Amino acid sequence: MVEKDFSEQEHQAALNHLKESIPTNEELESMVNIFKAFGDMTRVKIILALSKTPLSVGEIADTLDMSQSSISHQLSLLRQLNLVTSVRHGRNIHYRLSDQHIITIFGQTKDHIIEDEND
Amino acid sequence: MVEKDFSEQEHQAALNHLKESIPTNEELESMVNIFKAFGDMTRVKIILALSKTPLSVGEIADTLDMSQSSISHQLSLLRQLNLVTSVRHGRNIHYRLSDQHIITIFGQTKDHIIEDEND
DNA sequence: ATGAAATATGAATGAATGCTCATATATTCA
DNA sequence: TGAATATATGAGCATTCATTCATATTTCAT
Repeated sequence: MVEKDFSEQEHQAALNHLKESIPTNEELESMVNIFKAFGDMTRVKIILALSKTPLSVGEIADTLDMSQSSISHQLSLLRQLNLVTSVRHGRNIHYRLSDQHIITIFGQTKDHIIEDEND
Repeated sequence: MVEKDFSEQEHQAALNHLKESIPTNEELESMVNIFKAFGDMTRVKIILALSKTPLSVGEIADTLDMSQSSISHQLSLLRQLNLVTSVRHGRNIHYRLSDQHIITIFGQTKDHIIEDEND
């Protein structure tokens, strides 16, 4: 094929710089890790619960009908990723979302799904 | 504890309706599945590549220095989730992002990370 | 100090997942 | 039709991951 239409030329141009335009693993790692965190039903539910009000580990476990240990493990992961923060209040530890971006991302994703279902 | 300050009252109120406010597994499943898809380095790179221009399987494999088979498997998954669409062009199959929401979500997530690093 | 309550943590286990290899399917071209 | 190219797919394997169980740590109340 010798002749190329306009969009084909654009494609070639994009293709030439494509390899360099892809960020490195290091650059992408934090993003991927956050998405990994969101890619689990339990963690999504924890985040949704925390979007309503700060909660102790036990309150989350009760709300989700799951074991204290399991919730604690997941919270530890979410804390490592700076998705939640914790403050001790007496014997309890209050967890809260560390920033509202998280809920925005969830909302955006919901939008994608809804738009998709309308096709 | 008999007396509660205002925020404590709010907490109790939120706690009462919390269990019912958490969506069911079925309602959350598509969101979780999309995040699972985003939670893998290879798939994120595929999506970022496709955000520049539609690409064939081979072009993606070359760009990411990965096997044809691996990329094809991942594209199959992304297609099942309606994140990409494919059109055959001769012997090639052109993949493209199915909707621009995806990139918005990536951007929002990047924002979260950047905000986070500034603390 | 001691016991009880809340949370954290390490090891073990079963399930999910990503890649590879071999092979199948589809399309073009001679 | 038959060879070559592009893509898809199934099985196998190694790794990752979520939960559980047992136990450690921290704090409060007596």
